[in-house]
Amino acid sequence: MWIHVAGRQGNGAAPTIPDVARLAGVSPATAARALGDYGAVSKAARARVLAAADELGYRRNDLAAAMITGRSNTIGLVIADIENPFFARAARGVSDAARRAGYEVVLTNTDEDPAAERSAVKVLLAKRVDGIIVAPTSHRTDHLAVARDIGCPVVLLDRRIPDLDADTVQVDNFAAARDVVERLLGAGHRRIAMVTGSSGPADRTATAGPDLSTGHDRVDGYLAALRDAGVEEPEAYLRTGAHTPELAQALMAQLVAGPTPPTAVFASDSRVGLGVIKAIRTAGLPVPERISVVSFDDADWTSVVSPAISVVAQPTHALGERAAERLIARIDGDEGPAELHMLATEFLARDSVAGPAASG
Amino acid sequence: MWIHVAGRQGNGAAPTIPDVARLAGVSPATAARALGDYGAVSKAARARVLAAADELGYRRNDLAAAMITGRSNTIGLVIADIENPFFARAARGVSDAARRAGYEVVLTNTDEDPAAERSAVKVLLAKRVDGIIVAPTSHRTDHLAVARDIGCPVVLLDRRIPDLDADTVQVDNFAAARDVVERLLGAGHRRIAMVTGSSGPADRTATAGPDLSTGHDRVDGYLAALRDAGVEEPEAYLRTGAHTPELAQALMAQLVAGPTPPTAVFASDSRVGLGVIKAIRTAGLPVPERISVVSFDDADWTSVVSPAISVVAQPTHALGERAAERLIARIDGDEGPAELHMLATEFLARDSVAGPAASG
DNA sequence: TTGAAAGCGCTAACAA
DNA sequence: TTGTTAGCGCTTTCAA
Repeated sequence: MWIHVAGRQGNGAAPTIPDVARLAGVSPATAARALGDYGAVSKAARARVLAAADELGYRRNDLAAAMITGRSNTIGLVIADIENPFFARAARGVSDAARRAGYEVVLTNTDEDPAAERSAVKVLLAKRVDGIIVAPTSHRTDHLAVARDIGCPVVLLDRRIPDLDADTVQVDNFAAARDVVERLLGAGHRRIAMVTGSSGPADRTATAGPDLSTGHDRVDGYLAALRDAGVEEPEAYLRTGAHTPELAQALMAQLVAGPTPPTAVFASDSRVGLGVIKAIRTAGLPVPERISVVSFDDADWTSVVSPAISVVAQPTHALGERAAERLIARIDGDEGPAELHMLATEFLARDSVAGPAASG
Repeated sequence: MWIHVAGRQGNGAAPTIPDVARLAGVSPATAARALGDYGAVSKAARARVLAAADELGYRRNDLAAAMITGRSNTIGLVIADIENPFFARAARGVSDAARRAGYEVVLTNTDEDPAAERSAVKVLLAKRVDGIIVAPTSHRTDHLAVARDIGCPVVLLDRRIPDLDADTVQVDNFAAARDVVERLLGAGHRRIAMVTGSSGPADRTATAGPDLSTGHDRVDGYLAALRDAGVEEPEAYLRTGAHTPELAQALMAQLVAGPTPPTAVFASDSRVGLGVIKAIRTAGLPVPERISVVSFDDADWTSVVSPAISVVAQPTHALGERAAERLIARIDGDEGPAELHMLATEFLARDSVAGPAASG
């Protein structure tokens, strides 16, 4: 529905290379070379072409160029939810690195819905993006394999997929989670809860529910630390399925209402942490005197609540940047084996961890 | 750099309409009609074409189609910062409404940099997006006027530009700010501070600095309420230029350290609010006993700090949706005069407002 | 309902 | 250094 308001040149159509060439008195090919900044053009010709283009208000049609070259200078970014601060910041990293390298970013939300993800990838492929970065929502990967097979590189962000041979950028979730629990154990805690949005080990054989590496690795790290410390029934205080802050709050409320409540709790991400804190507030438990709290992700609020919450900070912006850099390397022809990039996390000790209460 | 791994059809090229047509035993035109779902095709032909396409793994080239039709089914979204929760949620609204109508969204960050905004618009125009939604970063609008003049509709999000005749979607910032201050006045406050990232009335004639409607309207609403209440020197407690939470914190720290500190403070957005709260914490002032606090924007943290902060909530997702809907209406040919859509805000009364301290 | 043929605006051999 | 020519993959007249 281009309405083509009369431009400076008086006719109703957008000026094209032949138009510019005509005004500049050169052939379309020369004009194209000057405008596209390729091939060889004399200084004089270039100047006249540029002047003509300016006068006409010429605007190059990237679509036509992309059709020929097979390159759109665009990368697709498929993430679960731009409203999650983690993904927002990662998207920012992708965007910054992409811009730096001359690429644009097309963003798509999936809401953790595998069908939406498949559809998004299809659309991006049809748009001929040069590559795709995806935070996968399930282990079904045919659509990603297809993309890769037709020559559109794929990089995985934040989540691994064992069956897909693709570059992956994430943190060492297992080690980070184990480290958190070891710190809590070191402070004397034995009844350490974990609240997470992912499914637990028991659910992994079930057909339902996503089964993503990030959540699992964190749970596995938690359990490993407990087992290594000789804690009996390590899964006793594990609560899974906290897909929203509200669910996390409900699970945490049950936990603290039990006969032998936990003396420490580990939230698998900042949205879960929000629910956990609300439940603790509602129960009126002082932090860290009665319960210690650690959360994954250094969200805004963790440093303004009192006491400030100790967290595992991810290099979120850098994760996005790295993913974009890997993808661009692939686009530029890197044919090496798939790489797994594990970036370092940092434990930010604030005021929410102490020893268990004497009564604990 | 398409690597064209051998597909099912054995040769190295992506299948095209002629390929599908050949396998289906029809002409390219018929295949195109079946695949593109236009024109008239017999049921039998359509079935054979679809089967052939499926067998070949045909994937339509949207670029080629867009070049012909002049429609890319893509809209451009140009915002200041996707990491700002306000814009993240608004982007989500745009994205949801766009998807619903069959459009994709290309997202660009400007970091409040007018040059980045101009460049972003140029790129989007070259990509032949069907329309652009922008949260403008300055009052210079030639690039937006150009877009509109060549038939690419523009909708403004969150910020008005007086000189640009374009649909605008925002809240009534003036009324919302005035309402906040009236509530504080009603509670008995007279020394009401405002901390904002925007420039103040005195700076508006200066050449430096952005001059955006949203920030201004909030400041003007604040001042109007104070004047109407007969407060002398209404600008005495206004602090501008808080472009980051850190700057906001510093400004607030000065404010509370003064000889006659404010008994209430209004933060112009949630990032400013974060800094304000930190300064109040550092100064050891109890909220709301010694100082009442209200912030614009219902960010996560405002409900988990204690006391919970009263806020002006914007219908952020709806703002994005409305902007997308207006844009799509324009794309679909709506030629009516530019519309200004003001959505309603909601004051969420929580626990951070009380009367001024007896000592105040 | 179908097919043949003419482009969309641009790039890329190839020749001059 | 420049121009000529042939497409990229698709949509869209126009005839059949």
